[in-house]
This record gives sequence, structure tokens and C-alpha cells, in this order.
Amino acid sequence: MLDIQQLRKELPAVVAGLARRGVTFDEQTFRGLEDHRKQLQTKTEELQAKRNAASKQIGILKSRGEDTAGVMAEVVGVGDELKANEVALAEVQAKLSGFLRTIPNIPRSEVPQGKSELENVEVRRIGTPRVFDFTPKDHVDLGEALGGIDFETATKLSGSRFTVLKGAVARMQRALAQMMLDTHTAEHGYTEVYVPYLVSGETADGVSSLAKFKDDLFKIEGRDLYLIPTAEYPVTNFVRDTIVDLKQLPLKFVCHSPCFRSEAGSYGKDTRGMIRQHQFDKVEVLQVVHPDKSAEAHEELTAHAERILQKLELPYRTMLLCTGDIGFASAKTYDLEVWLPAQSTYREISSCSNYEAFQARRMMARFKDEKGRTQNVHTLNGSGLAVGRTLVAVLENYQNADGSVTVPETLVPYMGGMTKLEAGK
RNA sequence: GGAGACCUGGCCGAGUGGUCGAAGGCACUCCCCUGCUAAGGGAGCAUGCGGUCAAAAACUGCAUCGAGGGUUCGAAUCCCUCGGUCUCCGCCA
Repeated sequence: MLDIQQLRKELPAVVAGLARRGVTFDEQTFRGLEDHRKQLQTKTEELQAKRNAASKQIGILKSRGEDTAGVMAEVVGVGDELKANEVALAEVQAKLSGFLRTIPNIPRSEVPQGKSELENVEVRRIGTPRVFDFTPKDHVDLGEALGGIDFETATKLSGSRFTVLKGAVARMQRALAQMMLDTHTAEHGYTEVYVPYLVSGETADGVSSLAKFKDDLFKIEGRDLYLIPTAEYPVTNFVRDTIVDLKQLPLKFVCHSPCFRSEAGSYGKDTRGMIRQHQFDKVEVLQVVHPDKSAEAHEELTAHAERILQKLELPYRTMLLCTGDIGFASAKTYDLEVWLPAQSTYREISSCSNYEAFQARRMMARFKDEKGRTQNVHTLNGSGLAVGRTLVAVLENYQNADGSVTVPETLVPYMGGMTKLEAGK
């Protein structure tokens, strides 16, 4: 959510900032609602003050045993008038809040202007894609030949966009998650957390706009519960409605969780394989920081995610998303894209965002600053990494001509010493 | 699933219709006193949204005692619904 104070005082700057991401801020509607709100609020509070004063007076008179009829008569009509105003005010405030909560964040100035992902900017490219002396298979062919990926059974159980993993491939997925967790806790200073995979609507709306994105979430029928699309949902809400002590910042959490996405609107996209699934595992890193530190923390957090790719020796590139491709709540986002030889292309495997105070305002996450004033914290998070896609990348990049897959060195200890995935083993 | 108890400020804890945003204590901050890792005295110390204001400070209005409704001139206090916590029974991994 944007800062209402900023909207009141620096509206042109906000309008310009949003225009960069192709969003037209409806000034008319905002001004109309805001004026209406002000008028109703003033009126309502006046009436409340009147009622409060009279009631207090009645209390005093009664305690003295004096007559209260006169004062009573004065407030006779106030109740109804007040009620009407309160109802109207609540309506306007709900509208205003609903309006504001669907306005996306303003991109930072260094975020490049652009319309779509085509205009994202490559920041760096690490590692060189391997040159194969045979035609590399994709993970579907590799996995099925190894007996480790079973889409048929998954489809029988749950329909499309689900996967069953077996044997050493299933273990490799577990190994990847373990390695990521160990790296972020032992080397990067994050605290591991385990969280609910179902969250309330309020929690969901804290990190992003529930109104805008509820079609992307799986909802529990008849209950105010949603399957999390990322651990960001529960973990960022740790600080909802709290005032964090300055000394506690930065908070750094890492969480391994399954993620559930309805993928409504992506029919026909990535239908083959386990690139786009209704359920996948992800290790998410999150930070809650002092506003002065978020830009720096964003670079650091992105480097933490990159470290996993480096350990796995997977070629990747880091993209700075342009204004047209950046997420709703984000002020700046880096995507990490891993090389997939079968597709001869880089595919997103991580997204690292600085939300600045956008989420903090939505969820009332604050801290007391050096001068003792309450301020919103800044929140950041990133995938470190999407485990399913990492498995895909390892299978494809480490495949051999005979269909076996070499286990990346860093994973060997997590695989019980196994150095190669082979069919039938 | 059944029965009962309960939900007040960072924490503990008073308060069952009227000068209550809320006693007291602890914690914390500042000041004073004190020659010793302590004690004493004083002051301050919730959050949100408005207004005065360029802004800060300050002042001020309104709201908030789990959430939402209701009764009332007036609700932390009474009623209803929901949520949560605890205890006992049942059931279960």
C-alpha cells in the first residue's frame, strides 16, 4: 500500500512513478473519495464530541443527584444523526482503502523503464553453458528414463501440473532443499522457520493484494484459508501489527515450504514437465530491515540466492526487471535465470524483491527509530531457490550421453555419497 | 465433538453501566540523590486516524480494553455472534 500522506502531499510524483509501470492513477476517484472522507470524518467526530461531552455532563449531574432532563433533551437527535454519519464514513473509508490497496508500488528510480519482460536488463552472467557432444534431453525424458519422475501417476492422483518423484530423484529434491537451508543458515545468517501452509485472507492481503490475486490462490472451501503460494505469505506476516525493537533489525528468516498456485490464466504455458506446477517446493529467504538499509540488503539477499547456483555450478544470469515486469508490491526486483540446455535458454529460478515499506504499511509492521518515533520497516524476500526448478536444472545440466546424471559435488554428501543417478538404481 | 473458565496497555494485574484510555506493580527512558556492580526520590512512557502546521515539536478532536454487532444519553463493564486461550471428558497421529 502506498503512503496516504504521500498521496495527499506529493500526488504528482506518485502519478508519475506509477505511470512508469503503465499504471494510470485515477486522481479523480482518489480526490473525490478523499474529500468525501474528510467531510464525513469531520462531521462524525464533531457529533461524537458533542455526545461525549453531554454524556459526561449527565454523569456528573447524576452523581450530584441533579436533574438531567435538560442535557438529555440536547442529545436526543444526535444518536441517529451520528449513526448515519458513521455508516457513511465507514463506507467511504472502505472504498478508499480498497482503492489504495489495489494500487501497486512505485518502482525505484534505477528500475529501467519497459513494457514487458523483453525489456528487462541483464546485470551479470555467471558460468558458461556446457557444450554437449550429444543432443541434451529435457528433464521429462531424463527423469522418466531414470524412473524418478512420474507424471502419469501424478495426473491420476490430482490432474495436470502435478508431479510424483521417486527414488534418487526424489532424494535429490530433498538434498537440494537441505543444502539450501544449510547454506542460508550456516553461511548467510538466516534463522530457519517452519510455518503454516494455510493462511487467512488478512495474512494474504498483507503481502500483496488479495483482491487482485485471489484467483491465483487455492482457497479452502467455506473457510477463510488459502494455500500459500510462497512462504513469503506466512513469514513476512511475522511482523504484522508489531513494533519491532530497533536492536532486533535486521530480521532474517529462511523457510522451506511447498507452494501452491492455481496458475489460472497460464493455460497452455509450460505444459510439459515440472516447470510450472500447482505444487512445488521452495526455499525462501526474507529480511525485515531498517529503511536506510533496504537497498543494500537487497543486493546482499540476491547474492545469497546466487550463491546456491554457484555452489551447484549452474550457469545463470541476473536480470533487473523493468517497470513493466515488476511485481505488484515490489519497488525493485532481480530475477535469477538458470540455463536449461534442452530449451537452450535461461529460465527464472528465483525472484528477489525489495518491497520497501509497501508491505509494512499494509500489515502495520513498524519499528522505533533512533529518535523513538515509529516508522515502517522495509521488507525483502527472494527465492533461494525454487527447489523444483533447481532439480530440473541439475538434471538437464548434469546429464550424460547414456542418460545418467552426475550428482553435483556439493550435493554428494546430501545424497549419502551417491555420485550418479542411473536407471534402475 | 461435549462441558466449564477466561481474553484489559511491552509484561503482570485492578476495574460489573457515568468525570476510565483505563488504578497499582514490573520493565523501559530521562533527571536528582547516593563513593561503590544495590537502594531511594521525581517525571515520562500505547496505537491508529484527523485538525492547527511548509515541516518538526507542541497542542487538540475521534477511535481502540480479542473481533464484529446490539441495548443505552453514556459500555472495559449488560446482551448476541464469531475467533482465540486454558481445564476436564471423548476421539485421534
